Amino acid sequence: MDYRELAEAVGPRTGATQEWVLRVLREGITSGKLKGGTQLKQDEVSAALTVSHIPVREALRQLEAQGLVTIHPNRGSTVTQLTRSTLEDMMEIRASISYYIARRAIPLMSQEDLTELQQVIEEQKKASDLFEEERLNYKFHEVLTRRAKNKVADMFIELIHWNADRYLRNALYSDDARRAQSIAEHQAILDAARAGDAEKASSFLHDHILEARRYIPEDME
Amino acid sequence: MDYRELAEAVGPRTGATQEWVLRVLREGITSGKLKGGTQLKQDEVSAALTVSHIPVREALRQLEAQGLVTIHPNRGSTVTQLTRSTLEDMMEIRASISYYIARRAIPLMSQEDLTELQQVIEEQKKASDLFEEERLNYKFHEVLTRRAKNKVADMFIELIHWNADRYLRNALYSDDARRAQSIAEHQAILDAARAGDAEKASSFLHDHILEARRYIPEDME
DNA sequence: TGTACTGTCATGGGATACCAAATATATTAT
DNA sequence: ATAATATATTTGGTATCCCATGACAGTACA
Repeated sequence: MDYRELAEAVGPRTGATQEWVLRVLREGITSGKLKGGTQLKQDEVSAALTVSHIPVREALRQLEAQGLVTIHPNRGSTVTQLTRSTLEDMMEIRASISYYIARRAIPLMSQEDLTELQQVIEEQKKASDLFEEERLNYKFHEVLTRRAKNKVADMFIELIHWNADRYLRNALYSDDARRAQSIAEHQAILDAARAGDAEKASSFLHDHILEARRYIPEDME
Repeated sequence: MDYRELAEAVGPRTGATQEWVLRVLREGITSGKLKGGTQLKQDEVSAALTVSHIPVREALRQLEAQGLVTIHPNRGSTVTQLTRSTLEDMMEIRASISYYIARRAIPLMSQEDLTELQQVIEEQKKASDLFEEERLNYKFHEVLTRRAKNKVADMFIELIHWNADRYLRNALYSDDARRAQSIAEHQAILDAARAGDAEKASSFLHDHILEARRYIPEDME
């Protein structure tokens, strides 16, 4: 793998070196360019990025704490390979957290929030690119739960986003029927929120997220 | 702070140095011996533990990823000082996750599980030490959600345990009335589980966890 | 034929020494 | 008194060396 290519996508090295290495590797992993199981040799990475092995090790340790990298003691690091079971676990937790956060946020939503949600849906109908769709999907959930102002929830959702979505992108957004269904579900959630039925909207959101479990790639361990 | 004292409590240095340093610092933080806001100077730690600054830095980065340490770029690390608001956020997420996990686990519980839960409650009635009570409380929740077999949930719950409980220990377990109430709530949860009402038991558990919000120390920022 | 031992090699893990950058504090000049 | 400047402290990073570990290949031996 050409780490320099990844580095360019992330941008110039600014601030702490370790932070930069972290961003480069995380970008590589979450984008899918570094696939699960890929060996991440310290010397290779440090040579390609022209840094010493120290900040590389620190970045790897942090990525391990975030689940993105698995460190086998004395045998090096690999990009974490999720199992189907773990992926299912993640979707259930994501659904649970999102439900509760939406349950709190929706009663606090303004008219502008609702309008913004509708705009996101309209953009989704026109989206063409895989990553653009994912971004809009994430945006929808962000607006929906914004008013809850729960930083811990945001962190957990972000963690799951980093870990899980690289496995789901293709399955979720490449099939037109699935795309249409997903947008329809978003619309149903928004309609319920508009009607002031926070319980119904949150419940829809919960089920909507759990739907993803049915689209986990077949060829997973 | 005497880091050597902490090190002895953790045990001898086995395996990777970095891993050992991590355990020492985490033990110090979660136990409350290293209080929020305490400066963790790299040289001090490495000198006290007779290791170089390399594994110390790695341990600090991991602790940062877990929320226990806050790194101020170029200005060092401190033990994370939670705000009241963040602590409340954590309890809500803990309640949400526990609810869903219990909802799944309870229908799968065996007779032995239920007996074990009752035993934990009986032990709680006799517990005298602060840490013993906390351990039993954690044990109760562990048995209750064990059958759900959701590793991601376990990790998140453990993360919150590490971050939040050092602030709650005194408030939750030092007051006798509060203790009795907590045990009674555990009994109510178990009774509902025994009666086969997973929904009721999970709902009780949810509210039981949220109760902790009322016992957050007054003197928090 | 198969098993156990041995040596080599790639890689990770860690120590040491040194330097650069950033921040806080003290000092000096006006 | 205040702005500018020096100084000390600490972190962040590099280079280099060395040891430990696990994988693997080959070899001896039963």
